[in-house]
Amino acid sequence: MFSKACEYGIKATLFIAHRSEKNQRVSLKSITEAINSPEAFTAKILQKLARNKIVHSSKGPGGGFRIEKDEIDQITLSDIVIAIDGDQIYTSCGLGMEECSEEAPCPAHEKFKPIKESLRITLESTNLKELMEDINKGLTFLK
Amino acid sequence: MFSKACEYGIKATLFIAHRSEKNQRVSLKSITEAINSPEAFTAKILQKLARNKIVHSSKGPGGGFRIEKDEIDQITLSDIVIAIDGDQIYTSCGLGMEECSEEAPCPAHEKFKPIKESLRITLESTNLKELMEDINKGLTFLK
DNA sequence: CCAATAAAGGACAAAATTGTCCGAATAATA
DNA sequence: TATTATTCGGACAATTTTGTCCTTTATTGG
Repeated sequence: MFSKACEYGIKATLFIAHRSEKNQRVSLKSITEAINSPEAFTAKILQKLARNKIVHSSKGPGGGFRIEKDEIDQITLSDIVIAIDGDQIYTSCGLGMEECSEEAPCPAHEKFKPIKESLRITLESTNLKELMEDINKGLTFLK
Repeated sequence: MFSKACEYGIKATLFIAHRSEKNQRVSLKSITEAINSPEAFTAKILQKLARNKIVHSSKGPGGGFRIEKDEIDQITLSDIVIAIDGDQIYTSCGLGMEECSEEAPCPAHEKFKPIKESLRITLESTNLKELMEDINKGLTFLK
């Protein structure tokens, strides 16, 4: 469904949010340990998220990543996916046709439409806070 | 959503079904022209579909691909996707976690579940025949 | 049997994605 | 100011996916 980059990005963001709520910055290393991801690759993804202002980074000793506390319930899965993979997940044709549109649809267009729509709604309506709560309760896991 | 291989596979199968209904075999070349796909790559995909008995192939002059007429309404999008990409689209974790399960789910597990389920239902309940009908009516397009 | 036609399939090539390495930039602190 | 910790970012490498080429195999018809 998503690229590896996106998967790591979502998990990393969740972990950062989790710690940010306790006013802690997190280092790249602690992120990759928490989510079990390759370090340098994860660094690239975090750079992208930082450029998109989803996470905030600071260099130097004691530095690392964090998310503004009051943004944790504002950031959605959709924000992360779009920052990393772009919006093709919403816009691209299910059968890969360049010119697929309502006027000249691919054979599966109407079949895929409700699925893509419910995916969009789910991603846009799911924020970091609610996902974090289940992590805090030990109901869900990052690795 | 799907791999390129899968996208070509679905379109190729639809085109073959379309012609098979008129009792015509179709050559690789005519398929790639109809669906606008790379010839040799499409050949590999058709080989896979043939090994999975979704299409039937014959060599030599007048040869080509066809689908049994009475199977056109039995073959589903799910059959094609599974033949080409396997069943990971149903089974794999949305966040790429190896050990994601009901007992130890990833943070997005419950969010993705209904989407994956509706995708499964859609793919399993959509057969070639109904998709072909819209192609025949000029309502949908293969390229 | 021979020639022509078409798919099968192995080997290779290109492109995209994923992943690594390492020096530069930046910030804290002693 | 020197040292250390940390992200940034460029260059590269490995892997996977996509795509190509060419020989072999099978089938048909003359």
